[in-house]
Amino acid sequence: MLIGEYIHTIDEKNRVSLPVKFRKEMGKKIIITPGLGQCLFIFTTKEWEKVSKKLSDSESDLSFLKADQRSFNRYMFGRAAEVEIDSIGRMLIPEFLQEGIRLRDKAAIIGVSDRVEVWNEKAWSEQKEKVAKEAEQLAEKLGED
Amino acid sequence: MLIGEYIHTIDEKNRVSLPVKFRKEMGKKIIITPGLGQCLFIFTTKEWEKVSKKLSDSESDLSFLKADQRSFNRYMFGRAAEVEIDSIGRMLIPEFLQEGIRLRDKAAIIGVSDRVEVWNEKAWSEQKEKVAKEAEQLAEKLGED
DNA sequence: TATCAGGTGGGAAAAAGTGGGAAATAATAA
DNA sequence: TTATTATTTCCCACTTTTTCCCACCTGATA
Repeated sequence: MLIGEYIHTIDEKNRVSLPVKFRKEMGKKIIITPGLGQCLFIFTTKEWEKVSKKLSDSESDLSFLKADQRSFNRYMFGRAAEVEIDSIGRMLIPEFLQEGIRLRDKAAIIGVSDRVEVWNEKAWSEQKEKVAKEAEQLAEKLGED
Repeated sequence: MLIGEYIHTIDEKNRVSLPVKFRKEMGKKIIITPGLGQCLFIFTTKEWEKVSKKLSDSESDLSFLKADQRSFNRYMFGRAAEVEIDSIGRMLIPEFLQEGIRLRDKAAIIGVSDRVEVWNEKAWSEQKEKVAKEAEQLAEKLGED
């Protein structure tokens, strides 16, 4: 289970340490894709197989119009990158993925159950603030069961 | 059954003693999450499994496609931490969890049946006062009948 | 007063994260 | 094709943070 928040540096060579707590579960090879919201998604190769299968399966109902689905898939697949974790636990984030989320200097690396998200540090703290209130209401709902 | 209130120090290394009375029931590994209200929740790994299952059950196959779900999962998982109790019964509270409840110096550690809560000492005493007044009014109301 | 249990503080060792040089590979120009 | 330059990869070393362990303090108890 991937949980928690870590702030790490992204260096001049586009490298970022994957938090130690995530390394075992993520393995040596990961898939980085543009995320939804101002972030990147990181999947294990296994998770990615599941996700990509679902996305490309035109039978599955993703409540998309066909055209939308196509362009969405283009977006996800076209910009997905397979990345090796180096010998001391860093991943290399392609520049074309950094641009989209204005990644530089400090990255927030978030465990979200079965995927990891990468945020621009500032964007992440704003996201948290924004969501805090409504999340609390949602959580209360969950607690009611 | 977890009951009682303890005031403990949070030291420079972000450590807080888990009251002896709670240790057996909580075990060696715990999950800390933001709570409802100005506090943190501490779950046993077992309790957390239940909670997280609930979350990821509602998480249908491609949950990340839905904005609400995304935000909520981010909030719950991203701000949770798995923590080991050290050899003399202390837990380490990540700074990103302290910030949210302005934890520093003194923490109130409260047993609440099947979970433990951590409060900023001051916030806790205010909370108590508030509840006490409400209880008084409630009692009065009850007496009126 | 001696003893014990629970809680607190801090030094030293280990681990995690960061930066950068050198080798290997790829790209470009002659 | 070869020489030169740029880019990427690999590895080493430094710094900071975390973890582990020991010692001390305080209050309760016999």
